[in-house]
Amino acid sequence: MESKNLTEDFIKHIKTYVPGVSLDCVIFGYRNGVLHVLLLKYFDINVWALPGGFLPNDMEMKEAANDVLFNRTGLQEIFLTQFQTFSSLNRGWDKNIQSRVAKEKLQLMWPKKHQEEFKSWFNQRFISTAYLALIQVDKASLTADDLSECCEWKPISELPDLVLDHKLIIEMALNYLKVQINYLPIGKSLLPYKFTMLELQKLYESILQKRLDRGNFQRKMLKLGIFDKHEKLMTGASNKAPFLYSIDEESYNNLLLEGIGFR
Amino acid sequence: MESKNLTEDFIKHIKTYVPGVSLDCVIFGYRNGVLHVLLLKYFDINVWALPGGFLPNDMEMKEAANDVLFNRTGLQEIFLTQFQTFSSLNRGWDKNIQSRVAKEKLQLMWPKKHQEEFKSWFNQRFISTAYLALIQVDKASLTADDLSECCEWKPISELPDLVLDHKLIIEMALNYLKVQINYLPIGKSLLPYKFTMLELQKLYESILQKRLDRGNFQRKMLKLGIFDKHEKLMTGASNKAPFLYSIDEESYNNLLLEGIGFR
DNA sequence: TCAAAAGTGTTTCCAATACACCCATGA
DNA sequence: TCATGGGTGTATTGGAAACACTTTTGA
Repeated sequence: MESKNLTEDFIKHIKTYVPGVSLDCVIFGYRNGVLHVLLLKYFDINVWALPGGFLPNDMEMKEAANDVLFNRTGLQEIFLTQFQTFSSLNRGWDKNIQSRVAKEKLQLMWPKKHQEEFKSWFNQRFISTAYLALIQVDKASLTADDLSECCEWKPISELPDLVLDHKLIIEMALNYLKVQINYLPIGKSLLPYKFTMLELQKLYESILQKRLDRGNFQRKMLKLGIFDKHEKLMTGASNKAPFLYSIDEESYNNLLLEGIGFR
Repeated sequence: MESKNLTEDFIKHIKTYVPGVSLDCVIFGYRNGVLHVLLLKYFDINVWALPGGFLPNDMEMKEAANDVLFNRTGLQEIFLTQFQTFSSLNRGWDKNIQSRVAKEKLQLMWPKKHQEEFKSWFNQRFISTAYLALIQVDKASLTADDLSECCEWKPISELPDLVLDHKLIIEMALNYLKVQINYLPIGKSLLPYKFTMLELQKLYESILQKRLDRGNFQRKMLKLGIFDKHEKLMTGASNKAPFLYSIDEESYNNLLLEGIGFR
């Protein structure tokens, strides 16, 4: 799906994809204290979609998800996990107005001579497995795919109109994140290498959707013994400067097996 | 898949199933203090499989899983949840000896005139979504499907040879059960209506794979406030008779939303 | 010297754990 | 009356939570 002329290329290789199967990636990033999700905007219309793709016949699904992630962000070896499969009869392109408009737009982009292929492919019932990825926003260099005008971070509290059931997929991903918070590499994946304890706390708060006590958070985290302490961060503000910390890979991974145990 | 002559019927309706998509049900039951899983044995050979099926074009996947559950056990309105989707390139019928033998057996059962349909169907790459169900063993009346000789409970510690990646699927289901124990209706679904605290404790122990303290378990459970106390169970043994308890539906459901909080 | 935020201390409460003790049951 | 297992009591420990106090920073 990555050539300049996607449609020709896709149609040429249409037989190399598993029919009726797709995958969607909910890629979370954390910026300005707010959780964001990476979305693509279709050409000319104000309808957005999750990055995703189809499954090549000879490829593992997780590998295909990894490719999507790499093509949109340039990042590799990122935390990525399957979290749910969406197969509802109501998720098709004709089930809501945003999807119908997007489908018409896509169809216009398709070469005249391949309209039949378009129809038979997009009228299939699709079973889509959704993946969750956690990345550091400042490391990603975003690239739209050939169906899309642009690729942007959108705060989870202000989602635009989305195709298909992508809104539901994002909601499910958020819930998964919340429930699994103690078993996912939240801090390591979403924050830059060095960060302050307050930044980490804000991240937890934005996922758990509740306030945490500053003092208790700091003590609890530091007692986990997974942090390396660095220099202070001098912001120029007229208050005590916080220390920067980074996460020690090895002890963090060991701890994740048991669960970090934050409630 | 439930007619007397499955193959004819299935072939007749082959166009009504989503190609390349299947579902498997890991149905857990608890008997004699041991967790069991429901398995089907193919005709004439000692190879077993999870109950499963294909997805009718016009049916929700969960509904299809419900049908599988109903057809094998006669039970309806059972706890049932999707937990993972299996799509590996290595899960096909030709990837291990048990599966190859089972496939040959199935092919022999197929009518001569439909061999081509058999091949094109079973040589597809299948994406299978796995469901977890929890049932009360004594309420189920087991029925084999048309591919199988019998349908039996097998203790999870002594699994027979299984087709495809069904062993992996069961392992993943067990892990899901363990991790999610506080958010699944373990007691309500797996035990009979009335049970003793020791029985409940044994169930938890068999899932968590560790011993729990008798006194603490009893107190902790009763403090949850979800049990109705009934008469004592007179076993005839020469010791104090334990009380029987049942679970109050409403307060149990409320509690599950928060998590029962057993570690 | 002041406000603001970081860092640390203190107190209270409750869950988890370990283990002891008494009670009911039928042989 | 005895062995066996059920039910309950108790002491200890440690984490969670609430909040107070001290320190650092730049205006």
